[in-house]
Amino acid sequence: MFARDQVAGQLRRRIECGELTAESALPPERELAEALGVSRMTLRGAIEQLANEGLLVRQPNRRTRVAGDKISRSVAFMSFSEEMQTRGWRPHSQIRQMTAAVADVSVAAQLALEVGAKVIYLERLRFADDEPLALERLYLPYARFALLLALDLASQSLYSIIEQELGVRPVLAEESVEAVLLSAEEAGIFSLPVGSPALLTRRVTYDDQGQVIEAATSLYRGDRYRMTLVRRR
Amino acid sequence: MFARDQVAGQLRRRIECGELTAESALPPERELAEALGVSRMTLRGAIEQLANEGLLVRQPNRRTRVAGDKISRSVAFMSFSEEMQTRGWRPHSQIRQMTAAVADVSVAAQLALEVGAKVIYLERLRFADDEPLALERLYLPYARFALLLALDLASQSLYSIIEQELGVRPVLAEESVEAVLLSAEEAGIFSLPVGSPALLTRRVTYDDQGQVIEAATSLYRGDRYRMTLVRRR
DNA sequence: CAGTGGTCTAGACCACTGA
DNA sequence: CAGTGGTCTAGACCACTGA
Repeated sequence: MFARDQVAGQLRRRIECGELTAESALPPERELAEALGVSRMTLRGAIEQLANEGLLVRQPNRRTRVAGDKISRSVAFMSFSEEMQTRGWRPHSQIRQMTAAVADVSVAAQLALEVGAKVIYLERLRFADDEPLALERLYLPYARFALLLALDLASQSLYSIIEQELGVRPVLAEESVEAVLLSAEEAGIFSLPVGSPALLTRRVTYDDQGQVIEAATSLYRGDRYRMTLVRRR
Repeated sequence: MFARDQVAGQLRRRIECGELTAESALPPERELAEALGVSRMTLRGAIEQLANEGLLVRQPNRRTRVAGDKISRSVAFMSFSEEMQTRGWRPHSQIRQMTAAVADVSVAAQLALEVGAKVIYLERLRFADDEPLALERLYLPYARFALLLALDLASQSLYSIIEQELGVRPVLAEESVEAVLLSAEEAGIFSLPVGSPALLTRRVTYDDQGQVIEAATSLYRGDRYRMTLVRRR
């Protein structure tokens, strides 16, 4: 465990339990670093983490403050199940594959694991009102989520399962979106012509501790799906 | 100007001009820092910037490598010009059309105007380093933005113009993203094969008063552009 | 084993704010 | 003016990879 994460965790707890209240200022960095027994640079790393999470607000030449209650919902992030339900569609899933596997270089990098570490591989075809809408492939760290292999994921939301069973809550996702064409195999799965347009999203999801939960790609058919966002600045 | 940004800029240029080619490894951090005349920590700050931009790929105990060729992009909501500049690409525009026009049902609804109200129609081909990357079509209310018709939009950012000239600041955008195929005409504009994949975004942008600034669609070529987001909840 | 990126330290100077 | 966060330095040790 790194000092930076320990310090961030400590500050996070003191904010959540109300010891550091909303809008209150943190002590000066030099004082706080000494009190916590770390260098100022390390403390600043922890503060940056919490600022990125939206818990702290920094201003040059001013003390860093605890953020207000305003939820800065830059881009709301939902599970497939939640998204379909808000759109008024019935979601369900067909599990195409679910196995223990071994992380290659790319998966390991995304999950912050070592190459060769055990992972869970899950491939699901996701339906909206009985029409296949997306092909999802995801990897999770085996050590933390092994229990999923024994559960029924066809009807339940993955996120609600890991929250209920493990108390793990996804709070942040880094996502990229690009346009691609369906390969022959993918086209067959959707019963669409080869070369149909599709949205490919790649996502890495984190819990409130900054731990990676999953690395996932989702391939959405282009003729039925449109992603929507609200962006602020 | 900070040393970190200067170093990041230098590396960015060396990547762009091909001196550091795709998939090639950077020199060891200790060597590179000395060659650039900065401390290793400062160099690492620059490397982190470029990694966040998607230009570099880091792996523990391995040399940092130059990423593949897709332009990947950052968080919140930026103008095309801003986005390209943070990526280290020179943005410019070719104005294909700019006229006063009349709002049809769809445009009127998006701009919160009446059908038949006067609007400005602007069609721009947007370049990153002299390569056409996106075809943008946008509508603005004529009453508020008539002065744009007299200005040079080829080299300046639309957002910076309306902020400087009118004090209007875009702060929120509702956006949708879908995957489409290029039509014959569009493919010709990008010099790509007909049927190439593309990202089509539709955007309505608001100022801090909640007034609509623009309704826009942008067609990004799928082979060179990837949208990235950070989502929270 | 030497090489590598990841982390951390204990300082330093800077620009800016506000009394 | 003292206080503050932002940046930077020149080291250090660590865990890990691969020869």
